[in-house]
Amino acid sequence: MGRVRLIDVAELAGVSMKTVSNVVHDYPHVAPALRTRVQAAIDDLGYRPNLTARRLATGRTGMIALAIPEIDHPYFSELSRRIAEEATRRGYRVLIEQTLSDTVAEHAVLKDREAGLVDGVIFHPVRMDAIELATVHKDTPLVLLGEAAIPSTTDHVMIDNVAAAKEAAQHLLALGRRRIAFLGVVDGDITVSTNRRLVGYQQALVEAGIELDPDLVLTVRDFSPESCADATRAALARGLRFDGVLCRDDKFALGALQGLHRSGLAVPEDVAVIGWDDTALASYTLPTLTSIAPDKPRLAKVTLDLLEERMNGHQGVGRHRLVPHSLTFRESAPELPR
Amino acid sequence: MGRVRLIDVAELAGVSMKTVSNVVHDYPHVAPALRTRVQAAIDDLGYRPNLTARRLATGRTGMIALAIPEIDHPYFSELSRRIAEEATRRGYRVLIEQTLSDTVAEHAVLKDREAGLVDGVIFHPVRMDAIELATVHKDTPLVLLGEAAIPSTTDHVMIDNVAAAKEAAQHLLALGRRRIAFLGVVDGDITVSTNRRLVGYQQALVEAGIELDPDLVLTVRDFSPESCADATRAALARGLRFDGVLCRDDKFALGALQGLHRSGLAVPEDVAVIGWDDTALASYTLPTLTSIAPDKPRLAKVTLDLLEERMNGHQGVGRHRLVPHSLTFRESAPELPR
DNA sequence: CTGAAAGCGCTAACAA
DNA sequence: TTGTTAGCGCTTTCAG
Repeated sequence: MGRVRLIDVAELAGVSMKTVSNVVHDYPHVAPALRTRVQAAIDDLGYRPNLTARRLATGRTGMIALAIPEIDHPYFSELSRRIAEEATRRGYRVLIEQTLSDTVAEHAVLKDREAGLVDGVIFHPVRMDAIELATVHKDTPLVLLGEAAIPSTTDHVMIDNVAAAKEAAQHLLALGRRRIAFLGVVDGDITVSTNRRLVGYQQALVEAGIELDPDLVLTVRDFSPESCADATRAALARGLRFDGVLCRDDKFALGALQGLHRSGLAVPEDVAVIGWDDTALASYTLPTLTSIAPDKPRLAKVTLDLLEERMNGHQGVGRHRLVPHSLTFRESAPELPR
Repeated sequence: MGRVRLIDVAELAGVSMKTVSNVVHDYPHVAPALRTRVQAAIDDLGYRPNLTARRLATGRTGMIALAIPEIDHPYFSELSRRIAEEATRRGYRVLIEQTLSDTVAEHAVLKDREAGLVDGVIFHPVRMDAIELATVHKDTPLVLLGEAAIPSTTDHVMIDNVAAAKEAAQHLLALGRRRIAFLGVVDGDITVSTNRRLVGYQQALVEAGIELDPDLVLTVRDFSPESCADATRAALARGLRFDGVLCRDDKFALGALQGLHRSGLAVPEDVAVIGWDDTALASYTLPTLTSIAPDKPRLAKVTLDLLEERMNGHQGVGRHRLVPHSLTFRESAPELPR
């Protein structure tokens, strides 16, 4: 424990606590002589201010909580990094909270866990919906991420999933593909995100005058690449044919690549593949993966902007921000020649 | 802000603060009548204890800091998850700190950043060495991870890198490979970890009576898979031949897989590949990747054990723990038939 | 420009 | 079993 306190420094330097505090905070109007004397005492004793005490006194903690489903999901770990960097830049520290998509854990995030611990919360819900979120009494500034819940009372940031999915599907169409699959819907657990993406996918097909084939929407056991590989092979094995796949995210796309390869199909020659999130994974694969790229730095910036305004007292209804996205072209669904 | 305080509840319920505190903490000896009355007041006012104040009073923060090079590196994000889970189980919350392998940031971790903020620190250094670490005055319990620095004064947890590298190389030998490369040494930036792994690799070869060929230790530009792919292709292009590669970590191995594939070589037929860290990446690749697997859950457990003992007042010299590792067999270097 | 003292909200020793 | 009260270490008016 930092045994040495402000008052110890004050006594050694023969000044009051206030003066020491002034020196610690680089308050300009301190007599140079005093300043050096105090500084010497500080160094001498190895004094470091107790942050907890400072917090109690100021009411500010300088920390924000980031609650995400999984720390080690590539998208969330990359997003966390961006948010942590942006927060650091603004003088905040980030407390990362893992909900594991658990309903209880998600409620806990908004309940007493953070009281007086952080100045604000960034929360990417999976289970809680808008209604639940709206009814929780929240006394800490909050910004929501993702598509799961968009209560009108709360600030919220996301990308336009419908538009992004549509653009991706249109790119596959532009590559001349006509039988385009969607991978996938997790059995018995369709999330809002998946749903939005599916809508965009269907819009693109319909607008292109292609009849929807429900069989082309593949179902998978769970969120693992393995189950996506299995689903892909099984679909192929039962005679389903397609020449393009839009995947729910990059992990699903990796599964698709594995499944296609093991079924003897070539990517992108036989089947073009598009992933989602543009995580580092996309450059690690063979072939490399074309992927929908949310603008993560911008996402981090906009989120922190909103949160900081709230922390500075901004009141009013929830604000809703759409962050840009793009398509990062790689080998699995190359850019059109132009 | 949680405007309502303990004393507000006490007044409303017509009891003392102590009684309210007892109820909040589920202290058993409280008259049932009082308990319900107090609980009603708590619910009524929506009281939530201010954690910062509690901390100041108790001197315990219930938080530990985890300082790692990069949040979004697969190994560290997986390790973070394990540590966060283990910590949660023990009633701690984890503050994740990203150093980006920066010397200044690493020093900051041990300096004033954490004072009075966390009860303990878990730190995976990259730049700081044992000498530097030993000279920093640390007044917060600390456990070190990794191979970079092993000061005798501080608790420390790692796996036996030399032994692990040796076993991996021996597996390649058992597969009948004789020209085994090591990928790779980052140009101008050899880390201690890389060094230990290289030693183990060499020991295995020497013990097998194979002459060391310095050319087989490949140099790469940086830590990216891309540069590893390039290095692999370049080596092959200049006529270097090998039938096995031991990689510094899984990301390097992905680069090797890419480079080999693009050079027209088959894995594992032409070249067997082994990665390191056994991250999720290893099951995502084509072929899937055999990888050295540190026992991450155990690593988390042992680390928290040591840290908790320190936080509970354990004094004494640094303790040094070796955590088990194994080889997870996948396609890139299959298990021996038996 | 510097000092004195009143909190910040909660805990825990000590009383009752 | 419940109440009183003195801190925890720092910040911050308000005087001087």
